[in-house]
Amino acid sequence: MIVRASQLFLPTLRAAPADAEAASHKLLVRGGFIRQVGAGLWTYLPLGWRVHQKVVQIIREEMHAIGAQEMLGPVLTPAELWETSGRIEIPQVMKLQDGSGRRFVLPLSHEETMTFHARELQSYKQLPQAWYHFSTKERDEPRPRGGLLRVREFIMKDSYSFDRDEAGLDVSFERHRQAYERIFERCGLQVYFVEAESGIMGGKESSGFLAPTGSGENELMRCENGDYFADIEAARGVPRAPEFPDALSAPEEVETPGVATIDALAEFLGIDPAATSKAMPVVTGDRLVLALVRGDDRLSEEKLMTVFEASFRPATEDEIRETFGSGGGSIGPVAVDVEVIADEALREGQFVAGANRDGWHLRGVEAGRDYRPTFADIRQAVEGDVCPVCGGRLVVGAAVEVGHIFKLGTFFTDRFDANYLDEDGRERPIVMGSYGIGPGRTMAAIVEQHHDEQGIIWPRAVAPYDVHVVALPGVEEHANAAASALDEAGLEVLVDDRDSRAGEKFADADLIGCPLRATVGRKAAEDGTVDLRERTKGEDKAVSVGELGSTAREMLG
RNA sequence: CGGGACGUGGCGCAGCCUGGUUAGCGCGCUUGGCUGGGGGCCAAGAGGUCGCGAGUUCGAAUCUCGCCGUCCCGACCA
Repeated sequence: MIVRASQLFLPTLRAAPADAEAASHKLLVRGGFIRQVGAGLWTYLPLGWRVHQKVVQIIREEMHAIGAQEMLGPVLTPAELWETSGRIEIPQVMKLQDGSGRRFVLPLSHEETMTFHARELQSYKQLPQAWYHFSTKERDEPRPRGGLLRVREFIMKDSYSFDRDEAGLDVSFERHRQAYERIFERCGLQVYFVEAESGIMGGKESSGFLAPTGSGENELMRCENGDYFADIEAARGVPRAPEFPDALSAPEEVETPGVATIDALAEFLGIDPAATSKAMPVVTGDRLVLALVRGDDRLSEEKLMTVFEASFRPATEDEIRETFGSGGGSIGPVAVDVEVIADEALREGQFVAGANRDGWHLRGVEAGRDYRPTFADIRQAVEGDVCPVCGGRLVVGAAVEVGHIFKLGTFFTDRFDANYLDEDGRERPIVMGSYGIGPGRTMAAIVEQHHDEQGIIWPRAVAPYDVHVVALPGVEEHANAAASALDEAGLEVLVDDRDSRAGEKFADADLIGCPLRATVGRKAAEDGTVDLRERTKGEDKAVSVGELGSTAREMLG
């Protein structure tokens, strides 16, 4: 296949958009791959769509390889489906009405639609099933950013598995995990499979594929020794040990006038902030719960939501006073009738805590002896924590979530009455998993990982073309001959036959980032050779037109 | 949703504070010429309801109010 740049809509730009931050945003716009239509709304131009479709095809092949069946659901769905699942309450859901007032939802994923169809699965003999589609998703993102990294509309490959039980789900889940690993591998994308926090929806297990990048929405926590990876929201870092003062046989009140913050408290008492505790009263449902973390830690809202399997809000000043008898800066877990969830870091040792008396604290407070908490990991991990696997140091870096897979269990099938009959004629709920991957985001992540100062360096599997032929003026016939030779060797060829200067063409070729460049110039007319160069290398290799096809194929590997 | 900024030919910007002829500049584009292996040069052109709507004024890109849009920080995030 040969495509001529003179006839292509390929608007390259010399300068990146002023507001672009991320490398992928700048380069994809400059290279003429994508253009913005509105906030978080993008058009894929011809080159960008080619790349997108290559990623799509890789995904399709790997889905096929695990026996998943491709289909296609609608982008307009009745609001009733979303009322059944309850997800209509999610703020990001896009809602609209038709001319006669019927209410619809533009799906952010298709669990409802697919579960709706799963009601036609009636017997254990029909299970397991795995269905998938590529379809447009809409999300009312409060703040799109970073080009394709975070958008309001995008194409997602989402698949759904339907099994008779948890054991079957485990198998489907593992198949998808492996398929995803192969997909990213084929795309040349480095990813880590990490635990993610499932949050409000209370899925049993939720895992993400994070691609480490220069900029991204997520934070990847990893051990310097390379044996632990996690999304920071779910990371189980071990905090450093505090320097405790001498232990006390019972808590002792100490007057702390005007001390409202942990730093002020630690300084006033002359102790390590890590030897204090921080009390955060929250309300979930109709319960008031005291969440307790170490003074130098931050509460992880996601982890706490997972503990509650529900969202929560901070308690109001009135609720605090009613329960604790003192203001927000002086409350603690001792001698008060309240449910306490304490972070694991508070299990051992004695800490300073609020005395539930304005202007006073308690020192020597010990969990188990002075109050009876439920322990849970509810602290936000931070860089410098100790690796839970090997004891090494944990570091944090930006990452893009390119895939997310869930064990949903019967969350949706219960609500939709999607049941089947087992061998004994008993009705059971279908057990479900869902698996999402964003080709556009994957494409952006590839650019984040594969570029230099000049432009993109596409891995061959996703490159818009295999070879970029730079045709210099006056040698049109030679350029055509070279392009034909490459085409006949089965390669995809982009010929820059525009009437531009050499420098401009080279700069565009570097920017666009095809893996091979063939320069056809004066030498072609003189001795019949073309200069081949890999995008990753700075050297030309003179090749005769006769050997062009085979040499190019070799260099592409 | 809270805070901040911006909106002027296709792109990037100046002009606005201190209202006043035909609203400028760079890139790109068109035509002609010189060039021709890393964004070259000369000349002549085309292209703008100054985001939208009200208002103030003899007069508004410029001042006031409202709306819309976009971006940044935060909150949020199946």
